[in-house]
Amino acid sequence: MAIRPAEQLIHKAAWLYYAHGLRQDEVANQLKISRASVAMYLRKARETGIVNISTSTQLFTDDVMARRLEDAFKLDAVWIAPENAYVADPSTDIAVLAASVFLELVKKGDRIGVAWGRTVYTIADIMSYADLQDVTVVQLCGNLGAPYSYRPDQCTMEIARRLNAKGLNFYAPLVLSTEELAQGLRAEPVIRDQLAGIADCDLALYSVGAVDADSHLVKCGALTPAEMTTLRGQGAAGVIAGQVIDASGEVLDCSYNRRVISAELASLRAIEKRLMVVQEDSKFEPLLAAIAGGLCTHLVIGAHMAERLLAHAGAASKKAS
Amino acid sequence: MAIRPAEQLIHKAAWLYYAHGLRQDEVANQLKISRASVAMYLRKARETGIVNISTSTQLFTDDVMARRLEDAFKLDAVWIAPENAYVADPSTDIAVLAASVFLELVKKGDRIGVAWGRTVYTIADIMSYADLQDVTVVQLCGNLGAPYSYRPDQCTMEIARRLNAKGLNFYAPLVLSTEELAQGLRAEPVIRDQLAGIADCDLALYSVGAVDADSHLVKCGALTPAEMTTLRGQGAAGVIAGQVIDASGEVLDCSYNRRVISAELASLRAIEKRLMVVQEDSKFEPLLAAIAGGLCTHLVIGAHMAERLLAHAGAASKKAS
DNA sequence: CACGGCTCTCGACAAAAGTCAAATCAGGGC
DNA sequence: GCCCTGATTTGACTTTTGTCGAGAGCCGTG
Repeated sequence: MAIRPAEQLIHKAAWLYYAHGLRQDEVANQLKISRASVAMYLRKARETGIVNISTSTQLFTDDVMARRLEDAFKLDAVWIAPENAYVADPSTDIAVLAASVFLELVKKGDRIGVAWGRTVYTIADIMSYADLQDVTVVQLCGNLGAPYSYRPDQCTMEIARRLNAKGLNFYAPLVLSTEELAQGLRAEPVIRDQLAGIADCDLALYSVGAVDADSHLVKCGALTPAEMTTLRGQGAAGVIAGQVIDASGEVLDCSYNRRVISAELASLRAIEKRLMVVQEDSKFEPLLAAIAGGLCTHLVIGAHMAERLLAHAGAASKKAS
Repeated sequence: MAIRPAEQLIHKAAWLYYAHGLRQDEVANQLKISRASVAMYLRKARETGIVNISTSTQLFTDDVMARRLEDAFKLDAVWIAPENAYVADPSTDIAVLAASVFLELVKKGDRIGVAWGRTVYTIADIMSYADLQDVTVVQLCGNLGAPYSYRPDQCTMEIARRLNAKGLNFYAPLVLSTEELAQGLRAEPVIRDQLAGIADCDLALYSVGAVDADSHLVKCGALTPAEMTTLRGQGAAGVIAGQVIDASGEVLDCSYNRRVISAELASLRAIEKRLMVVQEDSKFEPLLAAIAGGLCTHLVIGAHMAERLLAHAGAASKKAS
C-alpha cells in the first residue's frame, strides 16, 4: 500500500492547488500534464478525502432553540435543521447536516459504532469522503438479510469506505427464532468479542425506530405487524439498534428482545459521544424514549421536532412544579 | 456576539454551496440575492474558516526518509517538504506544509503554545483560517519591542486570529538587564500564572534559532554580536523560545538566560505535541540540539535538512557500534 | 434635511474550472 | 509480433465562478 504513483500525482496536484493556491493551469505546468488531467485529479482528491472541505455546523447549534433543548434534556449538543428548507428535499437536509456533524465529531484513532436504518444509510450515502487513518467502524447489531440497501453491514461498510477506515462487520442474524439459539450465539467467541468491543467505541451513530407497521423490523421480516402491535401494547416505545425499548429507554422484557443479537444498551451508554439523528416527525415518542434512556448525547433533528420536544419539556416542567 | 445577520447569510450560503453542493446561482435563488453576492459570501466564508479546506499532509510523512528519521531520532512524526520545489519559493513551501500540519494537529479545546521568529510568523501569515471554538493560544516567551513584524505577541495574536481562538499574550520583556529584576518579574502573579500555564498546553509551535550574528536575538537588540560569539564559545548551540541552549538541548548556564522571561524547558517538554519547524539549512546544529533536548516530537523540515540529519544519524550509529 | 462616507449589492465581463469525445498509451493474450 | 481492451490523457468546448466598477441603501453629522 506504499502509495501508487498515480496517487502520488493526485496528492501533488491537490497540494499545489489547495494548499499553495495555484491555479489549475499552473499546477498543470508544474506537473507537466494537461489542465484537464489536473481537474480530474482534483476531483479524485476530493472524492478520496485527500482534500477535505467541511463547513462549520455552528449555525445550527447556535440557535436559541438548540440551546434550550440542550438544557431541557441534558444533552451535550443539539443541531437543528431549519424546516423551511433551503433546499428541495427537506429530509436530506437533516441527513446532510448529520453527516457534517458526524465528520466533525470523528477523530483520528476513533472507534465508531454504527447502527442501521434508512436514516443512517442516507447519511452514509451523502457523507463526503475523508482520509482518517486508524479509524474503525464497528457494526452495532446483527444482520438482516433484507432486500434493502440499508442492511446493517451495508451501513457499516459504506461509512468505513467513506472514512477510509477499517470496517468491522459481524455476521450474525439480528434476530433468531429461539432464545436458546440467541444465547448460544452470543456466547460464541467471535460474536462475544464483537459485542464486548462496542463499549470501547468513542462515538456511536444511530437513529431510533418507530414501533409501528412501517418499522424496518417489520419490512425486513423480523417482526410481523401483529407482533408489533402486541409489543406496542406491552409498552414498546421505540427501536434502538434492533432492540425494542420502552418509554423509559430500557430494553423491553419480551421474547423478541431476548432473541436479538445486538449491542447491550449499557454498552451503548458507555460510549462517550452518542449521536442520534431523527428525520421523521413521527418518531417523536421513540426519540423521547431514547433520550430518557440516556442513549443520546448529541442530537440532530428538524425544526419541527425541536419545537415538539421543547413544548413537551415545557409541559413536563410545568406539571412538575 | 450572537451571530450578526450578515454572518448568518454567509453561513447559509456556505452551507448550501459546500454541504449541499448547489451551484452559486442556485444558492443565489434560494437566498434571493445576486450570484455575485454569493461569490463574495463564499470568499468570506473561506476567509473566516466557516468552511475549511484542508489537504492531507500524508504525502509528506509517507516518505521513506521521513520514516527513517522518525526511527533514528525517536520522533512521533516527521514531514519533509521536497526541496526541488513544486513552487517558486522553496522556503514558503516548508511554511505552507507546516501550517497544514499544524492545523491537522490542533483539536477543539486545545491550548497551544506559540513561540516566535520569522519561521513562526511566516506560518501564521500563510495559515488558512479555521473556526475552532475553545482554543487558546498562549505566548511562550516575553516580548521584544522590535521593529519586526514577528514579535512574540504578534505571532501569538495572528495565529489566534486565524483560528478564531483566544490569544493569551504576556507583556513582559523577553530579556531584562539584571537577574534580580528577571527573578522578581517571574514571581509576579500575572507572569507566574502565565508561565505555569505553559505546561498545560496540548501543542506547541516553534522553530529553533541559530547562534550567530544573524539571529533574531541580535537583530532585536537582546544580544550584541559579540555576546553571541562569546555564548557560542561557551557551548551555545541554538535558541528556543528566546533561551540559549547547549548541544544537549539544556539551558546554557549564562547570565543572559538568567535574565530571560520565557517558558522553562521542562514546561515545554511537558507539552504533548511539540511541533518544530525549521526552514533554513543553516540551522542544522541548533536543530540537533533541540532534538537532543527532547524539545520536539513533530518535525517539519526541507528535504536537504532531512538528508543531513539522516547522514548524521548514520554516522553516529556507526561510531557507536 | 442635505451631505459625505460607508457598506452592501448588482450586472457585465473576464477568468477559471468542468466535461466529453477522440486520441494515445500500456499491458496482456493469442 | 500483433491486436485488442481498458485506462489515461488531451484539446476543444461549455459552464461556472471571480472580479470590478457603478449604483443603491444607510447612517451619523453638520
